Amino acid sequence: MKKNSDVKVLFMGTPEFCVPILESLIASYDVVGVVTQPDKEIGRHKELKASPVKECAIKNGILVLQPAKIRKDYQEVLNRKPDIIITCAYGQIIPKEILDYPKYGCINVHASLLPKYRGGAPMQRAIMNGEKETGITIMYMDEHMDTGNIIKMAKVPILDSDNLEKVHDKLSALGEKLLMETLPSILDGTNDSIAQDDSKATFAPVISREDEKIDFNKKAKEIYDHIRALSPFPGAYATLDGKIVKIYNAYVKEEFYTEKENGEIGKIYKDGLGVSCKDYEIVITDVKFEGKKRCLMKDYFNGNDGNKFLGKIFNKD
RNA sequence: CGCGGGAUAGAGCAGUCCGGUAGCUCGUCAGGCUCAUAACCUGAAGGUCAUAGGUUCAAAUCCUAUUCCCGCAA
Repeated sequence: MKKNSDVKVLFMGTPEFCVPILESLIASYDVVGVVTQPDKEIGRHKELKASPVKECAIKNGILVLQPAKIRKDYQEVLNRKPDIIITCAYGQIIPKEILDYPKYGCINVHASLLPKYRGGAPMQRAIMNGEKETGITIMYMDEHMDTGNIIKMAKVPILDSDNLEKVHDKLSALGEKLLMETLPSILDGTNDSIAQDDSKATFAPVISREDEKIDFNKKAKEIYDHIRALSPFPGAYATLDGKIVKIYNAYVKEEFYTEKENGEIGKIYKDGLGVSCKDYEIVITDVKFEGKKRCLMKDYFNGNDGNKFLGKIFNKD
């Protein structure tokens, strides 16, 4: 692709998801700055951790801005004199002062088929709800969250076997591709954009700690969707004997035990723990016990007696 | 120095309290049985017991320090 160094692009984003976009922008345009969330204290020792986008920008020698509140600290962004601003999973609402500045506007790459799943966790919420497809929306930004006019959309299927990681990788690649294909038409003004139908809007709030907990009173398929929507990060969890067990994979088995309580481990399979829920049984196959590494139940049974789990009940303490 | 758990063969674990030949289950490889197999039988390979010191005739095990991993909290 030809380098279009006449166009000054400013990029705003934070997680791994949008790094491919930044890399492609750097390859084809004049990226005059990158805005990302401030370094966060993360992990056990409260070490400052830079966002993936920041690391990518530094590697490419691009100026990085990390305002704590861009609503107030927007002047530096304007000082870069961008012709267009591209955002993707940045994590803060962009103030009007910035939105009005670039002559080609502010473009957002969002990981859902808008107006569905507006908000911070569109991929997770889509999988969690058992959606069969999702996609990428390229849109103009306005002052509200994910409400601006739509420029372009592309769909991808969500397979029954997909987890968050798979969907994330698909959409990350698709977002990069779709943006790079669409950007020329945005710059020369040959694209159309259409308003969203707000009556069809749904919301995808960020995942809270409580959202990560598994409710065994739900149907097996719902629990399966919940587990894969959070796998491998942050991981759905349940408690057993007062300790946290993270669950990364499972499958539905169409067995029904009337005498079992919801959440009770009623059967030990070769590859997992059979747990009763509202309708069928869900077999948990891939876990991480507190203090241990993630491992398949199949492997866990090599060194531990699976029968010790029989009759135990999840979330009972 | 926020709190707690952990590190032993490719994987999952036992052995550590009470120091004395490195074990189990699975996987891998070779052979056998079988119409056949993810089943069964026989055999083999595979370990500086996280790292560095210390105590001891002798350390996976006891003492000290360090590194890395995991859960919580932020």
